[in-house]
Amino acid sequence: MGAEDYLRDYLKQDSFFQNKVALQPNYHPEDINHRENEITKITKILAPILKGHKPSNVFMYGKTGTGKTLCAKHVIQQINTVANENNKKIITLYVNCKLKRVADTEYRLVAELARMLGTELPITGLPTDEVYNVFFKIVNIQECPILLILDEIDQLVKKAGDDLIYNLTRINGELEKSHITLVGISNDLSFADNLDPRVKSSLSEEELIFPPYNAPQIQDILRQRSEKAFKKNTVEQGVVEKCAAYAARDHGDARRALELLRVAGEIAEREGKNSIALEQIDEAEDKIERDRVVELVKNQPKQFQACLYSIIQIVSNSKDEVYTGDVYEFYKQLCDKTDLRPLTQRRISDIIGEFDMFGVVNAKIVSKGRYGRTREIKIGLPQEVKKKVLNILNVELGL
DNA sequence: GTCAATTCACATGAAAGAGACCACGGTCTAGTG
DNA sequence: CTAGACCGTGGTCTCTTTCATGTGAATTGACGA
Repeated sequence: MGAEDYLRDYLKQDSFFQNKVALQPNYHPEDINHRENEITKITKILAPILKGHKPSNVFMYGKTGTGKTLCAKHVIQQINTVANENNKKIITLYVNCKLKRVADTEYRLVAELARMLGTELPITGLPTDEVYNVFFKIVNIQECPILLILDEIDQLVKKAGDDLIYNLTRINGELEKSHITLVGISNDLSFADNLDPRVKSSLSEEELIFPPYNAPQIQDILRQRSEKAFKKNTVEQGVVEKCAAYAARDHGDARRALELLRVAGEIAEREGKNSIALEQIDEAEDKIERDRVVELVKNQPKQFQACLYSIIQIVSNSKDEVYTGDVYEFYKQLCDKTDLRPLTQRRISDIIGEFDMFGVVNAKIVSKGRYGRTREIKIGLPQEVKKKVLNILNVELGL
């Protein structure tokens, strides 16, 4: 079939989607399934803010895709609505601390907050306490309660240390006409354990745990969304169930389930099918994984790519176990060939660790007794993806 | 044979350096009236 | 006289290096049965 024909057919075929947004992660449905308890709790905790009192700080835990952000945003929205109705001034600030180059350091976070309140601040160059001062001043001018939601706060604290939270809570002591309430959201359940006790007690005056969704719950959510997203009769029997089962299998991640459904829809549409069938879900799962890895690898710096290339080559060449030392040797030779300045083994060790985190590689620490202690490295990718990655690396490294 | 000490090959941590980016204030220069 | 170009200083941020310390079990070697 020629390209032209394809385009003609494509135009004739009507889309499955009537409102694709409903499947996107930032979509905000009016009613949120299976989180009624959490929402009422948060609402009750934060309600005093409407009367101008300072509510307790809240800390919310839960794995990815358990609806933390959604609930938080939902409650803020309601508070804002009620506040507007009654002519109360409340400022709500939502920041995602994971966003690179926006709010992933102390300086950036505070600067970003100040910016949200309407100051201009340089990206860098000022001393951090200067930025605090600016923020402090502008908060003082507002003369109203401020609700500060820090999403993925664990990322921030891991990088910037916990005195940042301490500083933020401390501000309250010096404010007269306004106060700041912190709402922390974390994916990491053990996050609070390594916190300074002082910080911990002030941050988590109230704690809320978001349990993972189970399969039936995810099904409900998927149904609710897919009714909005797809036209009638485009989703075959069992599709929703299967998506839900996949997502429930690894820690009840609703976001993943929605993505799976969306991508399955896109694939079915592209293939010119009449409806979304079970097999598209498998294809979607592969595609998501493949895209994720390919994107990741492409965006890595040269050194990381060289390291990954070394790992893949050496793992493919030798069938038995591969250790950090072997990778480093290969890597050094590779650097020689490609005119890359070789990094120290210390650094490579960290890089391997990062690839492990990304799930591209499985690096398990093993002790071989007298023969030392090292990482046993395997590749955590399906054959087909591995080949693709290798191709990319060949191009990127100019081999 | 048993048991603690040794030893290997890194892992893991902490600190500090290099180099990119940026703001700010001061100095110099050239253009203007 | 003044706007703009051009420093030097001091700050952040990321990626690395350097130095130091930690670690778990195979191996070793002393010891006693």
